[in-house]
Amino acid sequence: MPELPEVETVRIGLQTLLPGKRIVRVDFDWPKGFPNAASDVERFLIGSEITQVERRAKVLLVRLSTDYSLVIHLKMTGQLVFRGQQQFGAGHPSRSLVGPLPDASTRVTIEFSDNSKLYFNDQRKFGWMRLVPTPEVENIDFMKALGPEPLSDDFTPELFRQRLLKRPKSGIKAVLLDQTIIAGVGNIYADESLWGAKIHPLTPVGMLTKTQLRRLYVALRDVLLLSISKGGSTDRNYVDAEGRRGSYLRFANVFRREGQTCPRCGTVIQKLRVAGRGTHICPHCQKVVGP
DNA sequence: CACTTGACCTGTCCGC
DNA sequence: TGCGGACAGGTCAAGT
Repeated sequence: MPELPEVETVRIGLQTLLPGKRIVRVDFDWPKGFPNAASDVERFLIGSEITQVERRAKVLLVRLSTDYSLVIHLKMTGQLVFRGQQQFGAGHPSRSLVGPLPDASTRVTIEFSDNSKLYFNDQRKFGWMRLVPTPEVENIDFMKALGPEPLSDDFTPELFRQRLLKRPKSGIKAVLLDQTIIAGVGNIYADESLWGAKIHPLTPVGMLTKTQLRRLYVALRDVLLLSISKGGSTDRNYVDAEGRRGSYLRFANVFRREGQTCPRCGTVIQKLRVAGRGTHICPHCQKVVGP
C-alpha cells in the first residue's frame, strides 16, 4: 500500500495541482485522525495558501503560507484525491477510479477558493493528518527517528550498509521495514528488492556479504525508481492525486504472485510469514542461510 | 535491550 | 444465502 513510491506519486500530483490554491473551508469530524482544535484550523488553515508539497519517508508535508504544515500519513488505505471545479460524469468520463466524492470513506474535505476540493479518504482510519507549525515538523518524535531517504544523492552503498548493520542479528526483511533504519520501504518493495538481490528475507543482516549488500542496495533503488515511474502499486485502495491506479504490480516479480513461477528460474513462488507480514520469495533464488 | 505480537479499523474473500 | 473468521499491512504500544 502507500510506501515511498506511492506517496511520492501522490506528492508529484499534488505539487502540480495545489500550490497557489487558497483554502476557504475545511470539513472534518475525525478527532482521532485529525485532532487539531477547530480554532487552530480556523486560524492557521482557513485562508492560507498552499505553497509546496513535500515528502519525507511515507509522510506528506503540505506547506502553507501561514508557516504551518499539514503533516499527512496515509498508512494503509489513505487517499488524497483532488477534484477540480467540474465534477466528472455527465458525458465526461473521468480517468479516476474513485467515484463521486465525498463518499463513505471521506474523513476530511478541503475546499479551495476556486471551488476545487481535496479529499482525504481512509477506509480503515489508520491514517492521520496534523496541523503543525512548520519549524516544529522536524522535531516531531517520529520524524526525528526516521532513517535516511534511500533515493537521496547522499544515500551511498556504504551508508546503506552502516544503517543495516545497526541490527546485525535481525532478519534482513524486518530491518528493511524498520523506518528508523531506512525510511520509506514497506512490504512490497522489501520483497521485490530481496528477490532482485537473491537474498532470503530471514537472513541475519550480519551474515550478508558486502557483495550481497551492494546487490540489495542496487535492487532496492531500482524497484523504488521503477515503481515511481509506473505510478506506484495499486493492490486494492491506492490511487494517485487524481484517483488513478498505479501499475507497478504488473511488473512485480514475486509480490502477490504465490503459485506463479519465478521470472528468473521458473520455480514456483512461495508465500510465507516473516516479521508478521505476508512475504513472497522464490525458494530457488532465495535460499535460507543458516548461522 | 532486542525482538515479537497485538491493537488500531473496515472491507473482502473463503469455507462451511 | 448467511456467517464467522482470516487476512490485508504501517506503525506504535505492550509483552516476552
